Amino acid sequence: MSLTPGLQVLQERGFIKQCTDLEGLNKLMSEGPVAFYLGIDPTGPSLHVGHMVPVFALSHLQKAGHKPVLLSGGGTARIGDPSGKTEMRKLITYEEIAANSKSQMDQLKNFVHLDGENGWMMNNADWLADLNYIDFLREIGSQFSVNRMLSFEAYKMRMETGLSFIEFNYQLLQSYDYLELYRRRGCRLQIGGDDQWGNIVAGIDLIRRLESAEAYGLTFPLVTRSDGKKMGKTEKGAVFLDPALTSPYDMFQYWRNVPDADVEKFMLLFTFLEVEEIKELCKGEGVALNSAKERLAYEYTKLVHGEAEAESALAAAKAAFGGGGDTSNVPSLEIPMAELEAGIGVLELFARTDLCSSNGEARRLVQQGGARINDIKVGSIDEVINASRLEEGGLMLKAGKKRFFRVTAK
RNA sequence: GGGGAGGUUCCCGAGUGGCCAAAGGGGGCAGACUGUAAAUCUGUUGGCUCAGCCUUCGAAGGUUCGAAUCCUUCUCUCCCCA
Repeated sequence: MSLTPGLQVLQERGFIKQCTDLEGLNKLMSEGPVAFYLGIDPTGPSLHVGHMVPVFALSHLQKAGHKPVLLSGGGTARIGDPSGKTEMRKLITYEEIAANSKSQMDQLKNFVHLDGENGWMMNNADWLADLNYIDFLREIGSQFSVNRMLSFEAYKMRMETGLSFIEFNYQLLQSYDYLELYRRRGCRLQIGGDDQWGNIVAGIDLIRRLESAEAYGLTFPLVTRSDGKKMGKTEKGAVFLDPALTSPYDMFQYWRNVPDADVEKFMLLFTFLEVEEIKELCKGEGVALNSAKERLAYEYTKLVHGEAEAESALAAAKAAFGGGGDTSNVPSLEIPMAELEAGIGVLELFARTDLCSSNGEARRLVQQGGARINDIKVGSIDEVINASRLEEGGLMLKAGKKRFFRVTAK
Protein backbone atom coordinates (compact mmCIF):
# COMPACT_ATOMS: atom_id res chain seq x y z
CA MET A 1 0.00 0.00 0.00
CA SER A 2 1.45 3.33 -0.94
CA LEU A 3 0.64 6.00 1.55
CA THR A 4 -0.84 9.36 0.81
CA PRO A 5 1.62 12.25 1.46
CA GLY A 6 0.38 13.20 4.92
CA LEU A 7 0.47 9.66 6.25
CA GLN A 8 3.70 8.99 4.44
CA VAL A 9 5.42 11.75 6.38
CA LEU A 10 4.07 10.52 9.69
CA GLN A 11 5.07 7.00 8.85
CA GLU A 12 8.67 7.71 7.95
CA ARG A 13 9.14 10.00 10.92
CA GLY A 14 8.00 7.37 13.36
CA PHE A 15 4.76 8.96 14.46
CA ILE A 16 2.37 6.15 13.82
CA LYS A 17 1.71 3.83 16.70
CA GLN A 18 -1.78 2.50 16.05
CA CYS A 19 -4.46 3.17 13.51
CA THR A 20 -7.97 1.82 13.56
CA ASP A 21 -7.86 1.21 9.81
CA LEU A 22 -4.81 2.56 8.07
CA GLU A 23 -5.91 1.37 4.67
CA GLY A 24 -9.33 2.96 4.97
CA LEU A 25 -7.89 6.18 6.30
CA ASN A 26 -5.33 6.28 3.52
CA LYS A 27 -8.05 5.90 0.94
CA LEU A 28 -10.08 8.67 2.52
CA MET A 29 -7.10 11.00 2.62
CA SER A 30 -6.21 10.30 -0.97
CA GLU A 31 -9.63 11.51 -2.01
CA GLY A 32 -9.20 15.01 -0.62
CA PRO A 33 -8.68 17.11 2.48
CA VAL A 34 -9.87 15.42 5.63
CA ALA A 35 -11.04 17.28 8.71
CA PHE A 36 -9.43 15.85 11.81
CA TYR A 37 -8.97 16.80 15.40
CA LEU A 38 -6.62 16.74 18.32
CA GLY A 39 -7.87 17.37 21.82
CA ILE A 40 -5.76 18.84 24.58
CA ASP A 41 -7.13 19.15 28.07
CA PRO A 42 -6.17 22.42 29.77
CA THR A 43 -5.08 20.83 33.02
CA GLY A 44 -2.07 23.10 33.38
CA PRO A 45 -1.10 26.64 32.44
CA SER A 46 1.45 25.64 29.85
CA LEU A 47 2.01 22.92 27.32
CA HIS A 48 5.17 20.90 27.69
CA VAL A 49 7.21 18.43 25.70
CA GLY A 50 4.74 15.68 26.47
CA HIS A 51 2.05 17.46 24.48
CA MET A 52 4.14 18.07 21.44
CA VAL A 53 4.21 14.81 19.50
CA PRO A 54 0.53 15.05 18.54
CA VAL A 55 0.97 18.76 17.83
CA PHE A 56 3.81 18.10 15.42
CA ALA A 57 1.73 15.37 13.82
CA LEU A 58 -1.18 17.76 13.46
CA SER A 59 1.09 20.23 11.76
CA HIS A 60 2.47 17.64 9.35
CA LEU A 61 -1.05 16.65 8.34
CA GLN A 62 -2.05 20.24 7.93
CA LYS A 63 0.92 20.82 5.66
CA ALA A 64 -0.31 17.91 3.59
CA GLY A 65 -3.56 19.75 3.04
CA HIS A 66 -5.82 18.33 5.71
CA LYS A 67 -7.94 20.48 7.99
CA PRO A 68 -7.19 20.37 11.70
CA VAL A 69 -9.45 21.23 14.56
CA LEU A 70 -7.53 21.94 17.69
CA LEU A 71 -9.90 21.21 20.49
CA SER A 72 -9.25 22.59 23.92
CA GLY A 73 -10.90 20.38 26.49
CA GLY A 74 -12.45 23.11 28.55
CA GLY A 75 -15.33 20.79 29.32
CA THR A 76 -13.50 17.49 29.70
CA ALA A 77 -10.88 19.06 31.97
CA ARG A 78 -13.68 19.57 34.47
CA ILE A 79 -13.89 15.80 34.75
CA GLY A 80 -10.32 14.60 34.44
CA ASP A 81 -9.09 11.80 32.20
CA PRO A 82 -8.20 8.67 34.14
CA SER A 83 -6.28 7.15 31.21
CA GLY A 84 -2.77 6.27 32.17
CA LYS A 85 -3.05 7.71 35.64
CA THR A 86 -2.73 5.68 38.76
CA GLU A 87 -4.58 8.15 40.88
CA MET A 88 -7.33 10.63 40.49
CA ARG A 89 -6.13 14.02 39.49
CA LYS A 90 -7.17 16.88 41.69
CA LEU A 91 -10.15 18.72 40.32
CA ILE A 92 -9.31 22.21 39.21
CA THR A 93 -11.56 25.22 39.20
CA TYR A 94 -13.45 26.42 36.16
CA GLU A 95 -11.54 29.69 36.26
CA GLU A 96 -8.21 27.91 36.13
CA ILE A 97 -9.38 25.77 33.27
CA ALA A 98 -10.47 28.77 31.24
CA ALA A 99 -7.18 30.54 31.87
CA ASN A 100 -5.16 27.42 31.04
CA SER A 101 -7.08 26.91 27.86
CA LYS A 102 -6.36 30.39 26.68
CA SER A 103 -2.65 30.29 27.44
CA GLN A 104 -2.19 26.83 25.92
CA MET A 105 -3.90 27.78 22.71
CA ASP A 106 -1.80 30.93 22.43
CA GLN A 107 1.32 28.80 22.62
CA LEU A 108 0.38 26.84 19.53
CA LYS A 109 0.17 29.81 17.21
CA ASN A 110 3.65 29.10 15.91
CA PHE A 111 2.75 25.59 14.95
CA VAL A 112 -0.66 25.77 13.37
CA HIS A 113 -2.64 28.31 11.44
CA LEU A 114 -6.18 28.10 12.57
CA ASP A 115 -7.82 30.81 10.57
CA GLY A 116 -11.28 29.35 10.37
CA GLU A 117 -10.66 28.19 6.85
CA ASN A 118 -7.68 25.87 6.95
CA GLY A 119 -8.16 24.97 10.54
CA TRP A 120 -10.22 25.75 13.57
CA MET A 121 -9.76 26.18 17.23
CA MET A 122 -12.63 25.01 19.35
CA ASN A 123 -13.48 24.36 22.95
CA ASN A 124 -15.62 21.47 24.06
CA ALA A 125 -16.96 23.50 26.95
CA ASP A 126 -19.21 24.99 24.28
CA TRP A 127 -21.23 21.82 24.09
CA LEU A 128 -20.34 19.98 27.27
CA ALA A 129 -20.77 22.67 29.90
CA ASP A 130 -24.52 22.93 29.64
CA LEU A 131 -25.42 19.37 28.79
CA ASN A 132 -28.67 18.13 30.14
CA TYR A 133 -27.91 15.03 32.16
CA ILE A 134 -31.05 13.10 31.33
CA ASP A 135 -30.90 13.89 27.63
CA PHE A 136 -27.26 12.96 27.53
CA LEU A 137 -27.88 9.63 29.22
CA ARG A 138 -30.69 8.84 26.84
CA GLU A 139 -28.87 9.73 23.66
CA ILE A 140 -25.27 8.89 24.47
CA GLY A 141 -25.21 6.88 27.65
CA SER A 142 -27.51 4.25 26.21
CA GLN A 143 -24.89 3.48 23.55
CA PHE A 144 -22.20 2.49 26.03
CA SER A 145 -21.69 -0.89 27.58
CA VAL A 146 -20.21 -0.85 31.04
CA ASN A 147 -18.95 -4.38 30.51
CA ARG A 148 -17.02 -3.28 27.50
CA MET A 149 -15.70 -0.13 29.12
CA LEU A 150 -14.38 -2.10 32.06
CA SER A 151 -12.40 -4.29 29.70
CA PHE A 152 -10.43 -1.31 28.40
CA GLU A 153 -6.78 -1.23 29.21
CA ALA A 154 -7.05 2.35 30.41
CA TYR A 155 -9.26 1.31 33.29
CA LYS A 156 -7.44 -1.88 34.23
CA MET A 157 -4.92 -0.10 36.36
CA ARG A 158 -7.64 1.89 38.04
CA MET A 159 -9.56 -1.24 38.91
CA GLU A 160 -6.80 -1.82 41.45
CA THR A 161 -6.54 1.62 42.95
CA GLY A 162 -10.07 2.87 42.49
CA LEU A 163 -11.93 4.80 39.87
CA SER A 164 -14.53 7.38 40.70
CA PHE A 165 -17.75 7.67 38.77
CA ILE A 166 -16.90 11.12 37.50
CA GLU A 167 -13.75 9.84 35.83
CA PHE A 168 -15.54 6.81 34.48
CA ASN A 169 -17.66 9.23 32.49
CA TYR A 170 -14.70 10.80 30.79
CA GLN A 171 -14.78 8.39 27.92
CA LEU A 172 -18.40 9.22 27.16
CA LEU A 173 -17.62 12.89 26.97
CA GLN A 174 -14.64 12.44 24.71
CA SER A 175 -16.68 10.18 22.49
CA TYR A 176 -19.37 12.81 22.41
CA ASP A 177 -16.74 15.37 21.38
CA TYR A 178 -15.86 13.29 18.39
CA LEU A 179 -19.51 12.96 17.49
CA GLU A 180 -20.01 16.72 17.79
CA LEU A 181 -17.00 17.45 15.65
CA TYR A 182 -18.19 14.96 13.09
CA ARG A 183 -21.53 16.73 13.00
CA ARG A 184 -20.18 20.28 13.10
CA ARG A 185 -17.04 20.01 11.02
CA GLY A 186 -17.21 16.65 9.37
CA CYS A 187 -14.24 15.36 11.32
CA ARG A 188 -13.40 11.85 10.26
CA LEU A 189 -10.15 11.39 12.13
CA GLN A 190 -9.03 11.87 15.69
CA ILE A 191 -5.37 11.84 16.56
CA GLY A 192 -3.73 11.65 19.96
CA GLY A 193 -1.21 9.97 22.20
CA ASP A 194 -1.45 6.21 22.48
CA ASP A 195 -3.01 6.52 25.92
CA GLN A 196 -6.03 7.95 24.13
CA TRP A 197 -6.63 4.80 22.12
CA GLY A 198 -9.56 3.60 24.19
CA ASN A 199 -11.26 6.96 24.19
CA ILE A 200 -10.80 7.39 20.46
CA VAL A 201 -12.11 3.97 19.62
CA ALA A 202 -15.16 4.60 21.78
CA GLY A 203 -15.86 7.78 19.84
CA ILE A 204 -15.61 5.95 16.55
CA ASP A 205 -18.11 3.39 17.78
CA LEU A 206 -20.48 6.13 18.82
CA ILE A 207 -20.33 7.77 15.41
CA ARG A 208 -20.92 4.47 13.71
CA ARG A 209 -23.96 3.76 15.88
CA LEU A 210 -25.60 7.14 15.68
CA GLU A 211 -24.52 8.36 12.28
CA SER A 212 -23.76 5.14 10.46
CA ALA A 213 -20.52 6.72 9.38
CA GLU A 214 -16.97 5.48 9.37
CA ALA A 215 -14.49 7.52 11.37
CA TYR A 216 -10.85 6.84 12.07
CA GLY A 217 -8.35 7.02 14.88
CA LEU A 218 -4.60 7.40 14.78
CA THR A 219 -2.32 7.36 17.79
CA PHE A 220 1.31 8.25 18.36
CA PRO A 221 3.85 6.58 20.57
CA LEU A 222 4.28 7.88 24.07
CA VAL A 223 7.86 8.96 23.75
CA THR A 224 10.38 7.58 26.16
CA ARG A 225 14.04 8.16 26.64
CA SER A 226 16.49 5.37 26.15
CA ASP A 227 17.93 5.92 29.61
CA GLY A 228 14.56 5.41 31.25
CA LYS A 229 14.29 8.95 32.52
CA LYS A 230 10.98 10.63 32.09
CA MET A 231 10.59 12.38 28.80
CA GLY A 232 10.66 16.13 29.07
CA LYS A 233 11.44 16.23 32.74
CA THR A 234 14.33 17.99 34.34
CA GLU A 235 15.27 18.28 37.96
CA LYS A 236 13.15 21.40 38.02
CA GLY A 237 10.13 19.74 36.46
CA ALA A 238 8.65 19.54 33.01
CA VAL A 239 10.12 21.40 30.07
CA PHE A 240 7.35 23.89 29.44
CA LEU A 241 6.72 26.06 26.43
CA ASP A 242 6.02 29.05 28.62
CA PRO A 243 9.31 30.95 28.96
CA ALA A 244 8.31 32.05 32.45
CA LEU A 245 8.29 28.41 33.54
CA THR A 246 11.19 27.10 31.45
CA SER A 247 13.64 29.62 30.09
CA PRO A 248 14.68 29.24 26.46
CA TYR A 249 18.17 28.51 27.75
CA ASP A 250 16.93 25.63 29.91
CA MET A 251 14.82 24.31 27.07
CA PHE A 252 17.85 24.40 24.81
CA GLN A 253 19.93 22.59 27.42
CA TYR A 254 17.31 19.90 27.83
CA TRP A 255 17.57 18.87 24.21
CA ARG A 256 21.29 19.43 24.13
CA ASN A 257 21.68 16.82 26.85
CA VAL A 258 19.53 14.12 25.38
CA PRO A 259 21.09 10.61 25.26
CA ASP A 260 22.96 9.70 22.06
CA ALA A 261 20.54 6.93 21.28
CA ASP A 262 17.58 9.29 21.09
CA VAL A 263 18.85 12.13 18.92
CA GLU A 264 17.59 10.89 15.62
CA LYS A 265 14.23 9.80 16.95
CA PHE A 266 13.69 13.15 18.62
CA MET A 267 14.74 15.11 15.58
CA LEU A 268 12.19 13.28 13.51
CA LEU A 269 9.46 13.87 16.04
CA PHE A 270 10.27 17.31 17.37
CA THR A 271 11.59 19.30 14.42
CA PHE A 272 10.49 19.94 10.87
CA LEU A 273 13.89 19.25 9.36
CA GLU A 274 13.80 17.05 6.28
CA VAL A 275 14.23 13.37 6.92
CA GLU A 276 17.24 13.23 4.61
CA GLU A 277 18.97 16.00 6.50
CA ILE A 278 18.29 14.35 9.83
CA LYS A 279 19.79 11.08 8.66
CA GLU A 280 22.83 12.97 7.49
CA LEU A 281 23.21 14.86 10.77
CA CYS A 282 22.83 11.74 12.87
CA LYS A 283 24.93 9.29 10.92
CA GLY A 284 27.99 10.09 12.95
CA GLU A 285 28.81 8.33 16.16
CA GLY A 286 30.25 9.39 19.45
CA VAL A 287 31.39 12.98 19.64
CA ALA A 288 30.04 13.72 16.19
CA LEU A 289 26.53 13.39 17.56
CA ASN A 290 27.12 16.41 19.70
CA SER A 291 26.57 18.74 16.79
CA ALA A 292 23.34 16.94 15.99
CA LYS A 293 22.16 17.49 19.55
CA GLU A 294 23.00 21.14 19.25
CA ARG A 295 20.96 21.35 16.10
CA LEU A 296 18.04 19.54 17.70
CA ALA A 297 18.12 21.97 20.60
CA TYR A 298 18.34 24.93 18.28
CA GLU A 299 15.50 23.84 16.03
CA TYR A 300 13.09 23.05 18.83
CA THR A 301 13.84 26.27 20.68
CA LYS A 302 13.40 28.20 17.46
CA LEU A 303 10.02 26.65 16.77
CA VAL A 304 8.78 27.49 20.23
CA HIS A 305 10.41 30.84 20.93
CA GLY A 306 11.54 32.10 17.56
CA GLU A 307 14.90 32.49 15.92
CA ALA A 308 16.23 35.30 18.09
CA GLU A 309 15.73 33.36 21.30
CA ALA A 310 17.19 30.23 19.77
CA GLU A 311 20.30 32.14 18.71
CA SER A 312 20.66 33.61 22.17
CA ALA A 313 20.31 30.24 23.84
CA LEU A 314 22.85 28.74 21.47
CA ALA A 315 25.29 31.59 22.04
CA ALA A 316 24.85 31.40 25.78
CA ALA A 317 25.44 27.66 25.80
CA LYS A 318 28.54 27.99 23.69
CA ALA A 319 29.88 30.76 25.86
CA ALA A 320 29.20 28.92 29.08
CA PHE A 321 30.65 25.62 27.98
CA GLY A 322 33.31 26.84 25.63
CA GLY A 323 34.53 29.70 27.75
CA GLY A 324 34.56 33.30 26.63
CA GLY A 325 32.11 34.66 24.15
CA ASP A 326 28.79 36.23 24.83
CA THR A 327 27.49 35.09 28.19
CA SER A 328 24.75 37.66 28.47
CA ASN A 329 21.99 35.13 27.83
CA VAL A 330 22.93 32.68 30.51
CA PRO A 331 20.36 32.90 33.30
CA SER A 332 21.46 35.71 35.54
CA LEU A 333 20.87 37.77 38.62
CA GLU A 334 21.87 41.33 39.37
CA ILE A 335 23.17 42.45 42.72
CA PRO A 336 24.08 45.96 43.85
CA MET A 337 27.73 46.86 43.36
CA ALA A 338 27.95 48.18 46.90
CA GLU A 339 27.05 44.79 48.26
CA LEU A 340 29.70 43.08 46.20
CA GLU A 341 32.30 45.63 47.16
CA ALA A 342 31.62 44.87 50.78
CA GLY A 343 32.09 41.19 50.04
CA ILE A 344 29.61 38.32 49.96
CA GLY A 345 30.20 34.84 51.36
CA VAL A 346 30.31 32.18 48.65
CA LEU A 347 27.56 30.19 50.28
CA GLU A 348 25.21 33.13 50.28
CA LEU A 349 26.15 33.98 46.74
CA PHE A 350 25.35 30.52 45.42
CA ALA A 351 22.22 30.22 47.50
CA ARG A 352 20.85 33.39 45.99
CA THR A 353 21.06 31.98 42.48
CA ASP A 354 19.00 29.18 40.99
CA LEU A 355 22.00 26.94 41.39
CA CYS A 356 21.36 26.15 45.05
CA SER A 357 18.11 26.32 46.94
CA SER A 358 19.65 26.75 50.36
CA ASN A 359 22.80 27.60 52.16
CA GLY A 360 23.22 23.97 53.09
CA GLU A 361 23.09 22.90 49.49
CA ALA A 362 25.71 25.51 48.63
CA ARG A 363 27.85 24.27 51.48
CA ARG A 364 27.69 20.73 50.17
CA LEU A 365 28.44 21.88 46.68
CA VAL A 366 31.58 23.69 47.79
CA GLN A 367 32.69 20.90 50.08
CA GLN A 368 32.32 18.37 47.28
CA GLY A 369 34.34 20.54 44.99
CA GLY A 370 31.57 21.32 42.54
CA ALA A 371 31.46 25.08 42.87
CA ARG A 372 33.38 27.33 40.56
CA ILE A 373 33.53 31.06 39.98
CA ASN A 374 34.93 32.26 36.67
CA ASP A 375 36.13 28.70 36.29
CA ILE A 376 38.20 28.81 39.45
CA LYS A 377 37.25 26.24 42.02
CA VAL A 378 35.87 27.59 45.27
CA GLY A 379 38.23 26.15 47.82
CA SER A 380 36.49 26.86 51.06
CA ILE A 381 33.04 27.57 52.43
CA ASP A 382 34.45 30.63 54.14
CA GLU A 383 35.58 32.29 50.97
CA VAL A 384 34.34 35.84 50.53
CA ILE A 385 33.73 37.17 47.07
CA ASN A 386 34.21 40.83 46.36
CA ALA A 387 34.38 43.17 43.42
CA SER A 388 37.94 42.20 42.56
CA ARG A 389 36.62 38.94 41.15
CA LEU A 390 34.46 40.65 38.57
CA GLU A 391 35.20 39.85 34.96
CA GLU A 392 33.47 41.88 32.33
CA GLY A 393 31.10 43.20 34.92
CA GLY A 394 30.00 39.84 36.19
CA LEU A 395 30.77 36.55 37.82
CA MET A 396 30.17 33.26 36.09
CA LEU A 397 29.09 30.77 38.70
CA LYS A 398 29.18 27.10 37.91
CA ALA A 399 27.70 24.22 39.85
CA GLY A 400 28.88 20.82 38.82
CA LYS A 401 29.69 20.29 35.20
CA LYS A 402 26.86 21.91 33.40
CA ARG A 403 24.84 24.30 35.43
CA PHE A 404 25.78 27.90 34.92
CA PHE A 405 24.55 31.13 36.37
CA ARG A 406 25.75 34.63 35.85
CA VAL A 407 25.80 37.26 38.55
CA THR A 408 26.19 40.84 37.47
CA ALA A 409 26.92 43.83 39.65
CA LYS A 410 25.52 47.27 39.19
C1' G B 1 -24.83 3.59 57.93
C1' G B 2 -21.57 -0.71 60.36
C1' G B 3 -16.61 -2.86 60.75
C1' G B 4 -11.33 -2.82 59.70
C1' A B 5 -6.52 -0.82 58.04
C1' G B 6 -3.77 3.31 57.43
C1' G B 7 -1.63 8.75 56.71
C1' U B 8 6.55 8.97 58.12
C1' U B 9 11.38 13.29 55.04
C1' C B 10 11.08 14.58 46.98
C1' C B 11 8.74 9.23 46.07
C1' C B 12 8.26 4.12 47.91
C1' G B 13 8.89 2.21 52.59
C1' A B 14 11.09 0.71 57.88
C1' G B 15 10.52 2.56 62.60
C1' U B 16 5.62 1.09 68.75
C1' G B 17 8.76 5.92 74.69
C1' G B 18 15.14 8.12 74.94
C1' C B 19 20.71 5.12 70.98
C1' C B 20 15.71 9.21 65.53
C1' A B 21 16.87 14.50 61.41
C1' A B 22 14.49 9.07 61.45
C1' A B 23 16.93 2.12 58.25
C1' G B 24 16.65 0.52 53.14
C1' G B 25 15.49 1.48 48.04
C1' G B 26 14.30 5.01 44.13
C1' G B 27 15.15 9.81 42.50
C1' G B 28 18.28 14.27 42.97
C1' C B 29 23.08 16.55 43.60
C1' A B 30 28.53 16.22 43.63
C1' G B 31 33.33 13.67 42.60
C1' A B 32 36.14 10.06 39.35
C1' C B 33 35.85 8.40 34.13
C1' U B 34 33.98 11.23 29.62
C1' G B 35 31.80 14.05 24.70
C1' U B 36 27.26 19.25 28.03
C1' A B 37 25.89 11.22 26.03
C1' A B 38 25.27 6.38 28.29
C1' A B 39 27.13 2.78 31.73
C1' U B 40 30.04 2.18 36.21
C1' C B 41 32.20 3.32 41.01
C1' U B 42 32.36 6.76 45.38
C1' G B 43 30.32 10.49 48.36
C1' U B 44 26.07 13.22 49.60
C1' U B 45 20.76 14.25 50.21
C1' G B 46 15.54 19.09 56.27
C1' G B 47 17.06 24.33 57.75
C1' C B 48 20.51 27.56 60.20
C1' U B 49 24.90 32.09 62.56
C1' C B 50 26.69 23.98 61.48
C1' A B 51 31.37 19.87 67.04
C1' G B 52 25.72 23.58 68.54
C1' C B 53 20.78 25.06 67.66
C1' C B 54 15.89 25.08 65.18
C1' U B 55 11.81 22.79 62.48
C1' U B 56 9.79 17.93 60.55
C1' C B 57 6.74 11.89 60.99
C1' G B 58 -1.95 14.09 58.56
C1' A B 59 -4.03 18.47 62.31
C1' A B 60 -4.92 20.22 67.24
C1' G B 61 -4.59 19.20 72.25
C1' G B 62 -2.86 15.91 76.42
C1' U B 63 0.35 12.27 79.37
C1' U B 64 5.79 12.12 80.35
C1' C B 65 12.06 14.40 82.64
C1' G B 66 11.62 12.83 77.37
C1' A B 67 6.79 11.32 71.91
C1' A B 68 7.09 9.64 64.88
C1' U B 69 6.04 6.10 68.81
C1' C B 70 1.05 6.40 74.46
C1' C B 71 -4.12 9.02 75.19
C1' U B 72 -8.24 12.39 73.26
C1' U B 73 -10.64 14.94 69.42
C1' C B 74 -10.61 16.23 64.39
C1' U B 75 -9.35 15.25 59.30
C1' C B 76 -8.13 12.50 54.87
C1' U B 77 -7.30 7.75 52.23
C1' C B 78 -8.07 2.61 51.36
C1' C B 79 -10.61 -2.20 52.22
C1' C B 80 -14.88 -5.29 53.74
C1' C B 81 -20.20 -5.37 54.77
C1' A B 82 -25.04 -2.70 53.76
